[in-house]
Amino acid sequence: MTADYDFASAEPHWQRIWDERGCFAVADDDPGDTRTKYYVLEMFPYPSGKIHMGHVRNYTLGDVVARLRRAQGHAVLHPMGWDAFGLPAENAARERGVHPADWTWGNIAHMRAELKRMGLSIDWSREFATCDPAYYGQQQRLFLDFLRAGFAERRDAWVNWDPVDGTVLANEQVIDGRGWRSGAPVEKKKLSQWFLRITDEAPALLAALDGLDRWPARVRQMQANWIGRSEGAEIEFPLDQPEGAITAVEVYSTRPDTLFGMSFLAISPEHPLAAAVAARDPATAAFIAECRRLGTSEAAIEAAEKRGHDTGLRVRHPFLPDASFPVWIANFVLMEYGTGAVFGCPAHDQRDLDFVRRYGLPVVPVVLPPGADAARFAIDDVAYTGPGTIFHSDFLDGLDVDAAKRAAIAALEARGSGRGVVNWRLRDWGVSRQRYWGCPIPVIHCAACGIVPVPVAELPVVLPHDVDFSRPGNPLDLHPSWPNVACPSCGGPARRETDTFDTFVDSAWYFARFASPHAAEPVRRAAADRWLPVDQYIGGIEHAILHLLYSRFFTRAMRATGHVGLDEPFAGLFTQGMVTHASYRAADGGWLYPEEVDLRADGGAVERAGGGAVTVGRVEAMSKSKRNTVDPGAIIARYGADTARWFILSDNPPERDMEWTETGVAGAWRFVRRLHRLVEAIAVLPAAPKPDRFGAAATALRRTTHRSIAAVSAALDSFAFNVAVARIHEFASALADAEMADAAEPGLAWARREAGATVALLIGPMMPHLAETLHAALNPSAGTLIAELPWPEADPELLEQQSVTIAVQIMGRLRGTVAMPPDAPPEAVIAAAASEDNVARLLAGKRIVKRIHVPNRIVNFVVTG
RNA sequence: GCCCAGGUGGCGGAAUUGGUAGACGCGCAGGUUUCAGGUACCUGUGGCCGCAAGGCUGUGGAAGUUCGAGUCUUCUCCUGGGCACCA
Repeated sequence: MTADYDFASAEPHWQRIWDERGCFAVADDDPGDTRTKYYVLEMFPYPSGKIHMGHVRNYTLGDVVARLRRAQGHAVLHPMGWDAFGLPAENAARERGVHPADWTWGNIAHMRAELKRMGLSIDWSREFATCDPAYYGQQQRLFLDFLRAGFAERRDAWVNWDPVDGTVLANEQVIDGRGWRSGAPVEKKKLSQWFLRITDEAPALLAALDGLDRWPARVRQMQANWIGRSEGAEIEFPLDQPEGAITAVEVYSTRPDTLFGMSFLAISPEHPLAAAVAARDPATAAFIAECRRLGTSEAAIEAAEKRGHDTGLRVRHPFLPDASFPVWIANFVLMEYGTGAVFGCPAHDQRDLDFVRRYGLPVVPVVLPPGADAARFAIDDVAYTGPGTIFHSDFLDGLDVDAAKRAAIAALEARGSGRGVVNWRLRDWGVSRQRYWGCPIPVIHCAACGIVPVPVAELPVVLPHDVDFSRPGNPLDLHPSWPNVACPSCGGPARRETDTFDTFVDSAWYFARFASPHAAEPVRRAAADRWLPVDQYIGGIEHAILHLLYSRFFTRAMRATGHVGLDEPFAGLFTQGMVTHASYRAADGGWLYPEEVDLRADGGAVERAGGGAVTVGRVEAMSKSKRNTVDPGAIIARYGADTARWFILSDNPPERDMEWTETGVAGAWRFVRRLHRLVEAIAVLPAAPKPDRFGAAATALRRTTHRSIAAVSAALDSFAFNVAVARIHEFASALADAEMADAAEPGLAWARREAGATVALLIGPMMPHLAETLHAALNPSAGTLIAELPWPEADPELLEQQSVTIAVQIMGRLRGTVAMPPDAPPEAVIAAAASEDNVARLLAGKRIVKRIHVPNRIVNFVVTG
């Protein structure tokens, strides 16, 4: 009888050994290392205070990949760092009087210790935090390069202003008209801001998605939708009477084929023409004010409500010299998209139709659906947007929709009143934030010289430590001395930029910094060339658009400025599911933590303290507000890191949401002990040279061993970690069977030692500590580590089957099975199948019209009568 | 509204990509061990009929292709996610 596996002493022991031996360290650039590189990266954490189960899942998945690739002979880069700037640190400062830096560094220290207890194969010598001047100073340098190369610019722009956080938000950070973090309705404000010109890269970013064949299709789809390419025409509509300096309205349309169906022109309330009319017309001004008051969020709620205001202006039609159309201001026209103006063709656009039904404007159908009667076709309440033949449209008559688009664009271009254009939904990336805890934007504003970049020699621009959070607003702006500097250009008094970068800038290049984390430049080129791209990136689907798109853009800008030599940062992407848990409510409606609840066998639950009634709620993503969280630290203390890792991997496929259950972890812990006991029993067997002869049980075990190698390798290679776990369970059952077999059988002891050594190697990526413990037990004096041993190879001879089970069907229904040698001649297989007892009984009196034989799989008799 | 995923036992999920559906785990039932057990081990476990042999049925639903469909085709229902006055 052996003692239970003592993970509490084994896990720290192996972690120390790995650390002492430097098992996971790699060089930035070592020409002597001829191994193929493999860069595994999990999205780095925000140091919020404690790690949560989502982190545990993320880093477990990455560690399996890293350890597997290392064993398979790759030089593996597997780093860790901290996405350490951000608003929660400032909130902590305002709410609790802790300095953001102290709060952040304290959290990092705590979370680093927690992560280390997981036994991850990380090269900790590469660790950095984005709030360290050593990192953000290099980011400032990158920005100056981008500025020089034209990737960054400052301009006035309508911005999304979050009134609660008191800062600007990128379009990507506005969700349903509300700030992504505060949830407050976003306001429109015009401010001078720094922008990164991501729209210049829109065509390249879209085109390159096709090459990302190791990305999930849906992430590529989401990015493509976000970039939002559309083809159409820009059309100029001259005003009948000029409005001040404005003589025409420019419109973007994807449907120039429907120009003859126009009944009005609509402009956005923010359009310059609207402002010009409002300057002289109070009714127009009132309508614009009302639109602004309703704001984005109200507009979202009342999405169906189309409102308009007739300006009294009229425009001329490019193809109808005698006709003119009214110009309306309409609340559904967005200034941000296209030109901020549309021509309304109500017959073939639902919004336009809703609008004219409200305001009584005409509806002229110009696309005739296939098979419809031109004399009787009419539009009712539903616009027709499908294919068809153009009619009522002069020179476009008879063309189909696509041909008419081309013809209309050609005619517009010929007349000089329009042209074909490609439009993008993607906006430039506003990166200015009115915050303290972020990377200072390294420029200086000089009254005489304008915007002056901080000289590289003066970088980093370091955040001042002595800031005052007692007043609202940006503490940098309020700082008594920090903003005041001499202009680097003229030496006169000047003022620092007090905005800091959006934290998405910090995470848009950190993967490149990991290649040479201590370099005196942003990225050392040789190191970047050695390690980039990231071969396998792993993280949550919530970053499918923002972070991944920004990183792709940054990589292109870094290439253009000579920092890296590639376009795409992430060759492979894996998006993991969330960790969920049932939620519990006490009788008074308050949420309860899982450890406050006792589950009963009938599925009900009671409060552990007092036995009060508990309602078991939905299984949903772990969140503090629902209290359905499980603390990884407590789980690791109770069961060990390997058990937690094993459960996370075994429950379900990693891309899906997994449910954390107490019974599941307990089951994983049971298996850990079972495997430990099985291998301990093997470790006491005498070691002996490989025998010449193996008995039946020994041979069966050896076949299982080598089949397990093949099956587990295939499963791990394809991210089917739950299947790998299942195969190891089967392997363990075979180990238990061998324990019961006749010990005197030739070769059994050797086969069992082989099996034990193999199982230790196979669990290595998933349960690294247990693997080392088993390996050490089997090889007490070897001094080798699983972490340094190569991945096992399956012996092809032992993978060959001596016998295959052939399913026998009659009319496609299973009626029996027969065992045959592999690749037996078809006639022999069919004869054996036909004489199987049950099959023979059912075939009696029937005429066989066809015999189907699929080698090593199936025989099917097609019969009549 | 548009675009993605996904519907398989009581539960999580397997299924060599058209060839024995339900691997493996959880749960449950029966048993063995134990002073005891939130222990360990063994056996069983899709549903219906049957003592059994075996039969029928079964992968959200309907139709189709095929000797054979969880897998392919068409339609349809449901669930989850993303986007959305995008002209």
